[in-house]
Amino acid sequence: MAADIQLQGVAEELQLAVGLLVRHMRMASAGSGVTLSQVSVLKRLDREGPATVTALARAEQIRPQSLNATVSSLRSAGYVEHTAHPTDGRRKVIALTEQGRRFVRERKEAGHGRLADLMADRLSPAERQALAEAVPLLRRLAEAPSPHVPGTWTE
Amino acid sequence: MAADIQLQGVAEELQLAVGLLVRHMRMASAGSGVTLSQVSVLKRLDREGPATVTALARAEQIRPQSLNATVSSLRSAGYVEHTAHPTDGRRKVIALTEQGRRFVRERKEAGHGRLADLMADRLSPAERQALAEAVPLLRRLAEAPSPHVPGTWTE
DNA sequence: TATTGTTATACTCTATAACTATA
DNA sequence: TATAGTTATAGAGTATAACAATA
Repeated sequence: MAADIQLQGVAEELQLAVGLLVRHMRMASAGSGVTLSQVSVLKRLDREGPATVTALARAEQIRPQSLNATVSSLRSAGYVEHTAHPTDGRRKVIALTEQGRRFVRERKEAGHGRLADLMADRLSPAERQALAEAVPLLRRLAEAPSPHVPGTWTE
Repeated sequence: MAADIQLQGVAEELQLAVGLLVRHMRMASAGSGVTLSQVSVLKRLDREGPATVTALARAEQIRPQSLNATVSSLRSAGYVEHTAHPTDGRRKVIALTEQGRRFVRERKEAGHGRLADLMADRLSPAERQALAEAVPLLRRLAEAPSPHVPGTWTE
C-alpha cells in the first residue's frame, strides 16, 4: 500500500513537472478565446459525445457546481447547448453546437501547438519514444477516481 | 519546427493527463493547510535555498506579483521570512523559517502520498520503470522558458 | 428519500496596471 | 532609465452550502 522510497522521488518530480506544465498550458491557451477548462470540456464532448452535467463533472473530476460555471461560459459563447433528457425530466444533456464542433476541428487542424512543439524542440527521437510510452500510464493515473465511483458515461 | 502528426497525439493525451493530475494534486493537498502553489514554493526554497522574489517567480514561471500573493500567505503562516539583500537595497531575500523547514521535512517523512500511492497501486513494475524514465523528460519540457530568459538563481 | 441540476458565496491562482524605492 | 518590489483590481477555477424539481 505505501509506496516505496524510489517511487517517492519519481512522484515528487512528477508533481513538480505537472505544476509547471499546467502553467505552460494555461498560458498557451490564454490568447485563444477559450480557457483550459473550457477546452477540456469541449474536447471531451467531441471525443465522447453528449453527456449530462453530472456525468461530465465526474469525468472531469470536479463538482457539478464547478462544471456548471465552465458550461455556462461555453453556452454564452455558443459552443454548447442544453437539451432535455428523453426519459428523465431532471437531467439535461449537454452537446456541442455546430459552432462548437467547428471550433474543435479547426483547433485540431491548427496543430495543438505548445506541448507538441516543445517535444519536437527539446527531445531526441528516442526520448520522444520514451515519453510516448509513458503518457498512457499518466493518463491511467489521472483517470483513477479519487474516493469516488467512476461515472458511467451519458447514462 | 512544427511537430509531426504522431507528437500531436501524444501532446494531446499528455495535456489531458496533466489537467486531471493537477486536480488530483490540488485535492490531495487540500486538507493539509497549504495549497499547491504554496507547497511548490516551500519545496523549491528547501531544495535551492533562499531567493529573491523575482528569481523565485521566474523559477515558478509566474509573475512576481502573483508570487507575492503566495509568499504573503506563507509569511502569515510563519513558513517564510523576508530579509534584506546584503548589497542591493531593492532586493529582498525570501527564506524558509525554522517552522518552514520543519514543515517540509515532516511532509517528506509522511511520504508524499497521493501520486506515489497511485503509482504503486495501478502500475506494474515495468510500467513504473517506464514512467521513472519519462518523468525527467517531462521536467525538461516543463522547465523550458516560455518566451523568457531562464532566471539565474538567487543572484 | 435520493438524485439532478442550479444559485449564492468564498477562496486560490494568476494576470495587468500603476506605483515606490533603489541602482 | 531600468530593475525590484508592492498594492489594487479582475477573471478563471474550484469548493461548500442551500435550494427546487423530478424520480
